[in-house]
Amino acid sequence: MRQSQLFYKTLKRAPKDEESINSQLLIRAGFIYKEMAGVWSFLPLGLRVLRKIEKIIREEMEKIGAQEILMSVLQPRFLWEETGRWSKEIGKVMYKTQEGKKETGLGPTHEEMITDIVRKSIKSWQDLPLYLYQIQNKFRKEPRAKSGLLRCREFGMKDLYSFHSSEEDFRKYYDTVKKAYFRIFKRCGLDSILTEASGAGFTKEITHEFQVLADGGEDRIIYCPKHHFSQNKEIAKLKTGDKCPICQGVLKEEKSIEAGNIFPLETKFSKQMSAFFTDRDGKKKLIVMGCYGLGVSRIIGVIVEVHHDQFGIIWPKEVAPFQIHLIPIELSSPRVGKDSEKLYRDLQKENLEILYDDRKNVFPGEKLVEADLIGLPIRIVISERTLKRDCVEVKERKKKEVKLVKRGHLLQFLKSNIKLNYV
RNA sequence: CGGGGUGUCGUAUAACGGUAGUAUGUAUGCUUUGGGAGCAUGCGGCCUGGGUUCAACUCCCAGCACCCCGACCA
Repeated sequence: MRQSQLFYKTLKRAPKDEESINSQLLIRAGFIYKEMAGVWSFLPLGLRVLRKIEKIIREEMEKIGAQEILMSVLQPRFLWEETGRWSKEIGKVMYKTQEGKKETGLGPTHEEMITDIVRKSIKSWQDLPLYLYQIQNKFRKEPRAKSGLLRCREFGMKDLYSFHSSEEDFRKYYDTVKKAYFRIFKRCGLDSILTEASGAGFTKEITHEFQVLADGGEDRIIYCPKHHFSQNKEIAKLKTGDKCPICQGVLKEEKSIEAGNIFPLETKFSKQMSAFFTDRDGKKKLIVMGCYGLGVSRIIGVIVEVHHDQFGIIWPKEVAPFQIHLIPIELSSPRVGKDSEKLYRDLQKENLEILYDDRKNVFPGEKLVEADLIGLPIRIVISERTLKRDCVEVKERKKKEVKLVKRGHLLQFLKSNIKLNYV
């Protein structure tokens, strides 16, 4: 992508009302645009990140046998009356609308809808297990939207629902999803801590949250530094200084952000909504369910909260909008212009994603400062100075040192030293 | 939803009961190319409504918006 064509605009200063790190940097770097409190539009750079995260999620969902569907955002009141949630619990935060006598709401979650779909097609134990997920914007009337992408009224979510013929089968899959979630967060550059939390109206048992340590977070967890143990402070019986029940390590309390959560729904919804199957013993039984949420747009905010410095964002390579920022300096020099164009084409042939700062009449300082703000993993500078030595300069955003690399060795260098993901 | 705060060019800010200034941005020209470059000229603004007043961007009231704290958060 030629930067001269990219729709983006950086700001030297963040709007004064933005206090969270993620919103400040994402706005300043031109990734997102604020429509209103808790509602954001994604600009080209931001959307690329969103799509990268969705891609990771789809790959990991596929690995655990989940099939993608897309349910409607508009949901009818009568389904929500079956569970009594139309005006209780999460129904309270639903955006509702009315046409004549017909009432509908924008989906804040989809347990009712998925259970309705599944109960009509699942008849036999042979139809189970079944794993369905979707990636979709959810709507919730948050009493207090805040912290950039961390708490929104409209936000991207991946919600997975699993259906089983037995508790054991469900538990097995619950663990499978846990592992998949760890992989997803890791690929997003996040170290997540499996944390016990309250049943939140779904179950009397504990549920599990995937918490990421961050000062900008609104949750607090009591956790073992080796991650053997972690509890949301809401339910924690242990406290800072106590010993980890597993490894005896000293527990700590820290702020964190909930990036995902998984719930054993058991038969709560299948009971309320009459979702049965016929088991091999010929008896009609309730379907055992689990649901598993992941805040797709929130993850972007979390990544920025965790990966940044005073100059800007530091994208983990797998979610970066582009992998390489190619920056010619002294572009008015015919030699730099010609050689950088060629390098741009050569790198593209390698299926690398390049943001090529082909802007003329832009000073080096401005290009470099913007590059740090946008935060692509690899910066390659080509200039008269480097060309004199038949080199380009390679710098990783997360590192300080700058390496001069012979042009002929560049591809090899990128492959062996940086291990870029080819697209 | 309770409490607090803030609304001035796109962004960040200043001042003032009587002509609204600066920086940045942006446009044009010249000069310039390794950490948001220089000079010149131009563009661009007082959240909305009511009240007080000869006169309101300024004071008062209401509304709206945004931010912060709390409550809430499958």
